[in-house]
Amino acid sequence: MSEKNVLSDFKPDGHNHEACIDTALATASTVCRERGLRLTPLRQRVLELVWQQHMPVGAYDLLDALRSDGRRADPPTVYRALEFLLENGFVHRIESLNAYVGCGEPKHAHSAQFLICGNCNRVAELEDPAISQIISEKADGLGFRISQQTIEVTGLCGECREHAPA
Amino acid sequence: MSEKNVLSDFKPDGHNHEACIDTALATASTVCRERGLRLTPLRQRVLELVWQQHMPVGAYDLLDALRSDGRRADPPTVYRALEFLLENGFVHRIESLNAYVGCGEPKHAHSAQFLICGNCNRVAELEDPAISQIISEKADGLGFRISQQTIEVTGLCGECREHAPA
DNA sequence: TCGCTGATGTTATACTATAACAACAAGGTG
DNA sequence: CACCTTGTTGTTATAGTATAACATCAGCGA
Ligand SMILES: [Zn+2]
Ligand SMILES: [Zn+2]
Ligand SMILES: [Zn+2]
Ligand SMILES: [Zn+2]
Repeated sequence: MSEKNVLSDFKPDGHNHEACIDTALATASTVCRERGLRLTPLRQRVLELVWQQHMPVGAYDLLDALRSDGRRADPPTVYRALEFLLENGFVHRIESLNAYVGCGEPKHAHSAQFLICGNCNRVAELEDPAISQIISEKADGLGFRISQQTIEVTGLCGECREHAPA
Repeated sequence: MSEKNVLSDFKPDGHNHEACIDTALATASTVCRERGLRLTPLRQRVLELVWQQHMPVGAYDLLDALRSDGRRADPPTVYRALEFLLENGFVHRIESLNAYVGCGEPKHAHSAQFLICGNCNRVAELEDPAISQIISEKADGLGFRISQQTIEVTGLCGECREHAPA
């Protein structure tokens, strides 16, 4: 099965995660330059912190991390950075967890679907037109005009299925 | 188009909403009797309050309403009632709003999809197997075992589209 | 240099949810 | 009836998430 619709699959332990972070930061830098956005040191650092792992991270965890940097930080500091990163597609918010995760494809706006492992907390991001379209069709049938889709699926990733069979 | 998959469509102003509330309470009563659950006065009242309108209501709004009843109430009062109602399928939680809405079909467990009007705040509840299934298929293709789907679509309902064209 | 704009600093507060233990009510058992 | 068990509710305190409002600062162009 083609994985063209998977923006970010579940990443195995031991993959080259430094490369994930570097790519995310480089892409953000490029996109900001192209769009005339200011990727300030604070915003870049928050983005880097969000990308520390392939799992959603809470705003107050980010706050603690900023403070560990030695930086003075309070809630608006992190929420404003997140607002910028969300608006410009560098991170997504996971509504069901009140948490934030790096976007695997920030170069174009998209409607994503998330698979969230309840055991290891890792997240996969899909951008599957078939899912979006069938929802759009059903909404159209009711006269509803969609502006945003929130699709978050909880369960067990393949790796956790094997190690924690039910 | 058949509406078999619509558990609760957008309700027009002026419909017989007393009947909606009465039906919801009667159904809850029946289901609780069948299952040996205790629909206490508090739980019944919270369910009735959730059903006051066809839109999601926040826990603290319910709390205020309980206090307006003259009842002494604190957060655990309403959260415990909501926990009971959620566990037994009488209400759903809308993650993207931190709010709760009455379920249109509590007699059997189901995975619902919600359409939420950003203008009038009314909600429609779907139970569309085609949506659930395509998500399940995609998840299967990645080795993911689903335990729960959160599908919340924001936009404009038909009525609001007409009155607030964009 | 001045003044504008956007970003960040800072303080305070609002909103959402749960932990922990006490009191109470209903139903079964002796 | 006295007693116990279980589940529900009362009560106090606190945890967790997010934003309002105003001050300050840095960069940039007039
Ligand atoms: Zn990685
Ligand atoms: Zn996992
Ligand atoms: Zn109604
Ligand atoms: Zn509407």
